[in-house]
Amino acid sequence: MKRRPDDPTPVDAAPPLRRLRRAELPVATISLARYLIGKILVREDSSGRASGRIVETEAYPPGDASGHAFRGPTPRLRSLYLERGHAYVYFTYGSSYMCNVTSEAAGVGAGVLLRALEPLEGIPSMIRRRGMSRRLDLARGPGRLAAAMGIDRRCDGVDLCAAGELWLAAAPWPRGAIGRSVRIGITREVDRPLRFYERGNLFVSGPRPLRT
DNA sequence: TATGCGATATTCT
DNA sequence: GAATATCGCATAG
Repeated sequence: MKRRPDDPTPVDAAPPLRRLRRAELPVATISLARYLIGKILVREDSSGRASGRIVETEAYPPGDASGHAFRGPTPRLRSLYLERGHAYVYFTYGSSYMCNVTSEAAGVGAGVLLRALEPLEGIPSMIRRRGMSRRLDLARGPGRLAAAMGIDRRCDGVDLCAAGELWLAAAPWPRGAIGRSVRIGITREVDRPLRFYERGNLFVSGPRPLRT
């Protein structure tokens, strides 16, 4: 299957999905953030399957002052310290869940924030969960992504490389060029270019200059 | 299109 | 009591 990054039309037939094995995931946080662009996030629950293509990520590597684990482990951060390929989900701003993919070795608190998806399957259920139907905005931004996929604290700690309610799949078609920028919405280490996205993809969040 | 602001829950100081 | 890896609405241009 071939597809342009700026094509907003729905994909007719769901592409076959192959689950990613942990061994395929880069260990290093920044490598993983780049690697995940173009891969698929799959959600399966009682309402069926929803999936989306990852088009934007941010790396929060070990020692980064804006990373949650910077001040050491706390109970809430437990899953952030899991072996790579697990979900770290937390709630913030009184309104939004954030979904991260853990990175590095077990015992190291680091991860990759999933910031935006290009919706593929289960779009009606995403619309239902989001309470709006503009396809471009369904999963554009980390809080929206979690809402569209029905991700909440119950997903915290889930193994994304195993069959279950939430998992990762290989890219169904070649991705476009990857862009790189500073991260969005942080107050420390603001100059590190640790945000990655598919260039020109209309489902990427952030101001225009950060999408080209 | 761009910017500003309030809402709201949880965690850590 | 402060801060927060945000969102959606309001208002202005």
